[in-house]
Amino acid sequence: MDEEIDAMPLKRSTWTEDAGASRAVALEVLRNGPLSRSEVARRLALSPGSLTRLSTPLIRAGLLREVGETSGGRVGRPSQLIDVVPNAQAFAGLKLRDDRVMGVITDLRAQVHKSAERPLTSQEPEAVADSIRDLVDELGAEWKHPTAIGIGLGGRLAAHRMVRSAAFLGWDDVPLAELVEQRTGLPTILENDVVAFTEYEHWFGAGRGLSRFAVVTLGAGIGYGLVANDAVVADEDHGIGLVGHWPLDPFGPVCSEGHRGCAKSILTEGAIVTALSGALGRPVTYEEAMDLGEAGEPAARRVLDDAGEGLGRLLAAIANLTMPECIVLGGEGVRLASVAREAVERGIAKDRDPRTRKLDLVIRSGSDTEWCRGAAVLAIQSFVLGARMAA
Amino acid sequence: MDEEIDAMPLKRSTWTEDAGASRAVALEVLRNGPLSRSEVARRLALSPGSLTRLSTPLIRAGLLREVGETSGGRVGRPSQLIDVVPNAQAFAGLKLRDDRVMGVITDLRAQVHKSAERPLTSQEPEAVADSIRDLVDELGAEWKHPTAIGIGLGGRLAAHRMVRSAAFLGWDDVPLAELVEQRTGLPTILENDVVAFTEYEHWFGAGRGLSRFAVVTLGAGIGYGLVANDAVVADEDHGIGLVGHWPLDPFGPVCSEGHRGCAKSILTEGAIVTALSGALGRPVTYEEAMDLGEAGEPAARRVLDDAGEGLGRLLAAIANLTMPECIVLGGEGVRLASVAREAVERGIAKDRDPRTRKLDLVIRSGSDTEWCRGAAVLAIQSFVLGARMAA
DNA sequence: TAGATTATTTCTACAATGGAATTTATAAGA
DNA sequence: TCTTATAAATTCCATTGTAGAAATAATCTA
Repeated sequence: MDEEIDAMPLKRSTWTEDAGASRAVALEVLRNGPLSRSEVARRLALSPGSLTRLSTPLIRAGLLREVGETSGGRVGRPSQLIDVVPNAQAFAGLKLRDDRVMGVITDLRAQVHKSAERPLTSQEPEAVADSIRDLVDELGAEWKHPTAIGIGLGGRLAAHRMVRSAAFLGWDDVPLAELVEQRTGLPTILENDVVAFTEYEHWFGAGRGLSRFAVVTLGAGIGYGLVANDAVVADEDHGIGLVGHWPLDPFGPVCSEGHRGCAKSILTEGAIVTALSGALGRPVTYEEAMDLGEAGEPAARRVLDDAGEGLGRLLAAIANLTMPECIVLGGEGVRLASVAREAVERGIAKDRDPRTRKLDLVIRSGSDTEWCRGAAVLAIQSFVLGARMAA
Repeated sequence: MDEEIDAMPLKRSTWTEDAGASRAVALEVLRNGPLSRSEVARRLALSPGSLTRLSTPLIRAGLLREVGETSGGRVGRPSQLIDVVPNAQAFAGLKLRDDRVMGVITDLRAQVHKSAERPLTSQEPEAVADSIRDLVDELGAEWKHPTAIGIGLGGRLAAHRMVRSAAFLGWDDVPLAELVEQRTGLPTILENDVVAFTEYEHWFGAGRGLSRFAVVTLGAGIGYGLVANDAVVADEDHGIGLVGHWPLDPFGPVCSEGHRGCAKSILTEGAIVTALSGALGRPVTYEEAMDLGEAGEPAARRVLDDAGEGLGRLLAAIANLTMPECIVLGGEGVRLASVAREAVERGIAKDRDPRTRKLDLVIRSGSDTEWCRGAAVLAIQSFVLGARMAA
């Protein structure tokens, strides 16, 4: 029972003490930007009187504030917009890789204020937790000390606290959240990196206000996330390659596990680099492959168009089975989707009934901070929703 | 504005007049069988006192009743089980085909009490509505007159009232619900047949209590339904062949729309009959094909195993993208899944990561009344949920 | 400037809830 | 058989959250 490490006392705070209508008002304003009281009342099916009663204490507590009024145009008294005070709290969002940990510090709306990273000198859990503490300290000193920490990583997790398995670190059953909490004294939430990215899009990104959308990330592997009926769909299988070996091209190359033309053998950075390096007879980087493709170099064009079409077929499959209102594309390798946009559309058309609604694609920048921002959203959610995350 | 037909006055009644906690209690008991008051209190997070307050009027109104007590074994006062009075109301569920309309009359739990069918002498909307009225009258006379009518059909619908398009009847924009309401005086709900089947499984079948599951139906076409986060996922694209042309076998036969080895060209009754008739040099029926396969006839075995493997790959795709806790297989052609069960499992294994949870399959009988029961659930839902269906 | 329109606040009556105390019905053990 | 422990269900009351009406505020329009 006695701790080896001098664990810092864990600081837990909650946003609203009330978990009922008061929190619902605060959440609605947090997620849907500045809103008038009457608009919030409409959305939550509350009376105008109730809205005054609920919003006043939130404003007095410094959680919300009035930020001006609607630019008229309509008859009647203009409405006062209320909004959260985003800088009241800071959150740390980290992404763990095999060789480094990257992090950002954000406000309550997951806007990034600073970012930084540290190399990992060792993959030992304790050493990694030390690096995380140092990174969080650095980020906190640069802007504001965070209220909570979210950590995203590619792997399977248990109860937001335990790394069940993470092949890229060689980890099994590592209590990472606890290690970090001991060192920082801050509540820490773990989540699969793709799920975290999906939560960002859900709360503050392209999926805001949508009841259904999907996320696909490109990079070293293929990631997949789903929101349906206004909540993320995830189970313990998340973090296993659910779509990594998706069959796309019966005549494609063979992947490491013997699948011919699976997503991994066509869409990943490694697959594209390998294919183009082989074709050109010299090693090329991923960025170089993209540049060549954009410039119209024939071999690159062919490799990227094949990949793009494969991506399109994967997107069509997702659209057919989950009926999303939108698909968000992200990840370090997402440039493929822009460079081979036409091939992507061609691939979608191949497997999708022409009578269906056109598929709405949103392409993100692919920067590393997007992963971190996703992790920060987890921290934000654990703070504003209180114990509901505990499961 | 004046009606040609002497429309019967529409009888609308609701289950509980209260839409709040009182209805939640009634719904919980309806969907989850006999429950003790304390169990309901736990599930709905209500105090025991509230449960007494809420259940007493429901019992006095004849909606619920006490049905005995739990067989002890535990210390303490035994709990009184309360249950709905299922025979208090009857519902008609119909399935519309190109040549006939089939129907059942059920109780509040979608238990079938009688079934019947009528041939369609004409596909004119008015004539079809007449046949529906006659069938509902017949069913009502045989057991109890229904409170509401649910109609399932393969097509795209609008607002549960209008057939937007149904190719098998050559219909576009037919106000079928209105036509039936004019003739019967009963509230009428339309729904896509696969969605209706999915709702049955969701409320009273294998999906009861699950937050995620999928449904696949086999027959003249391939149907697909999805429940995620405890609600059916459906949009206006439902009723279009979302999975009908799913690519399964790059070396398979070509379907009517030029796809090689798509689901339609491999899994449908027509595809199997065609493939086996060709192989044997004589016409065979679907049932005959199944019998031959079961008996081990080599050509039939091969055709069915190929189809079974294709089905397995489709199921793997669904499982990978929607992470269901269970997949329900139904439809007239569902016998394929039993006869070629091993091939199905083989197909699943091909496209699914071996580390994932084993996929739980539920195989339904494939009888016609299953479609009708699904439609009845729509009627039940519209009754017990009140106006919430109106959307 | 008066009237229309919409937002917000104030005030009050009402309804729903939790919680504590009580009653009821069983099993387990003396 | 009697007592005790346990759990279900009921009763009752204090509290709270809510709607609803009326009042007030701030704009546009005629």
